Amino acid sequence: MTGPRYRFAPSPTGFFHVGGARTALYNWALAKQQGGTFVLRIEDTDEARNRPEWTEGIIDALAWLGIHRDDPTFEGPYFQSALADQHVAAAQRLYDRGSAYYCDLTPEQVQERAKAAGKPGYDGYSRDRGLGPGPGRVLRFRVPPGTTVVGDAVRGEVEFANDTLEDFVLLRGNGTPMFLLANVVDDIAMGITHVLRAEEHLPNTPKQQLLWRALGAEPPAWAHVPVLVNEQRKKLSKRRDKVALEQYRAEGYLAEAMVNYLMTLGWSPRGDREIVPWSQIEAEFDLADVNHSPAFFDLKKLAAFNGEYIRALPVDDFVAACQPYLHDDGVPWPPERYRPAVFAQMAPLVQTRVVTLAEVPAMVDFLFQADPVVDPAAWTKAMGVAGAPAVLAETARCYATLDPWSAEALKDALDRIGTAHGLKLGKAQAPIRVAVTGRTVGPPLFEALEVLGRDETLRRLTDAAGRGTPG
RNA sequence: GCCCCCAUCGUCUAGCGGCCGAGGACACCACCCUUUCAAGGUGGCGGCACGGGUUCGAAUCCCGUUGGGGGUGCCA
Repeated sequence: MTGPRYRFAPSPTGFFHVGGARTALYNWALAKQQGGTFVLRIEDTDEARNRPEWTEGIIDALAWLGIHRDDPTFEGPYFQSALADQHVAAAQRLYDRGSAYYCDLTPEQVQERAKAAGKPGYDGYSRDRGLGPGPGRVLRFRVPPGTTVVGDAVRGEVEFANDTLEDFVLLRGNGTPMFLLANVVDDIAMGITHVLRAEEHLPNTPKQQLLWRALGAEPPAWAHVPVLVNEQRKKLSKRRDKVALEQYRAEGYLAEAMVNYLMTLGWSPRGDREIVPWSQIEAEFDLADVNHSPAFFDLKKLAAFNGEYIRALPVDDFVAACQPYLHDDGVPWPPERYRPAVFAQMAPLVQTRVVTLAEVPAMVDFLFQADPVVDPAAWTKAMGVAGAPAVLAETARCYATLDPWSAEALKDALDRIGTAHGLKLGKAQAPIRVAVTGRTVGPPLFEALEVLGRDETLRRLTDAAGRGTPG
């Protein structure tokens, strides 16, 4: 096996974090670019948190991002739990060599000692007590004296004085392995050469590097990319922030837009463009160019990217992408009234007016509803204009015999009627729009009327005229 | 507290000692276009955290201050 081996090692939590998505993408871009391998490993050490369907969710989310398991670059998924024996065996080896020792202090006792000593963390109490294994005893790593230098592809060399690294736990009191150990054993077993992850892992790195060496392996190349933060500049959290990739997907963010946006958080392509195809990102991405400070995950900018991507879609693709949103259970019209041809005609006009696909139904709902849902405020506003009721009535009469029934003719006719009442087209169209669509804003009116048809248009205009003016 | 990381417009960034009187994008504002709303076009607002060095020359290098962030579990 030649070529670098990158890995993405999420723990299954029930949803896919956007920060994880970015990390996965970075790993993927590099693996592809360098003819290497992208290893997916599910870190299911903490059995209580693990559910099988969550793994499917991870694979699904990755596929949506363009990281497909059937791509030759992709390897896995592996499961950390499957290597549990190796974790314990490695711990045993460390113990046999004197690189680890058992300790019978409970977490409470450790805390008490720390408090008494005025220094936080474990104080190495059992280092030389020569304890053997036993129930409730944890196995701790014996951190050697000296300094550990972590070579990081984005930060350079980071030094840690070993005496600031406490003797961390390898095996819990019940004998199960901890993250730090399992993670390293797996990486060694899988021949990982490059560990690229979020910055929150940087403080773990000297410990893991020590473990690699203690286990007789040469540490990988490390890279720690800055975390994504919210408007408060805090790490994105599940509780306060919208972090589930699945949610963005459901709201109609395009995968390409999400991928492009995520890749440009902390990194930028050459030149003054940021909307660039994946092929270019894959070719140009370089860890040396990744920013060192946390990046704000800006919904507004994501939305802007998404709008760009939606508008760039060929109309047919746009129509296809809209389908799930037009046939959803929550659609605001009786499903049997939906007309694909009507939507297809309106599609190009809708395309420039939405930022996410989820906004599409609300743009065209009036075309498929039995009656428009009239917004009272909109009605009052449009009909309150002097001459509006008259324009509405006259337009209804005029449209009854209009020939041909085309957007152009509809517009010209209304323009004439409006002018007769001293109203410019912008004002004159308002009452018609509210009467037919229920709102003051929406896709271009005359095009909508054309596809709605004469009968339905007249029915709605007459209904509205009968409703009278706002009191 | 201790360890580590970081610091260019509100935000994402370009910049890697002279090309910077700091460029682009999002957001915001104005105007144009216009059947509403968008889209599009044009223009505008707005920044090198601060203080010391180094240098002929610093946004770029060094130190300090301040300010942010991450970590500090028998979580991952």
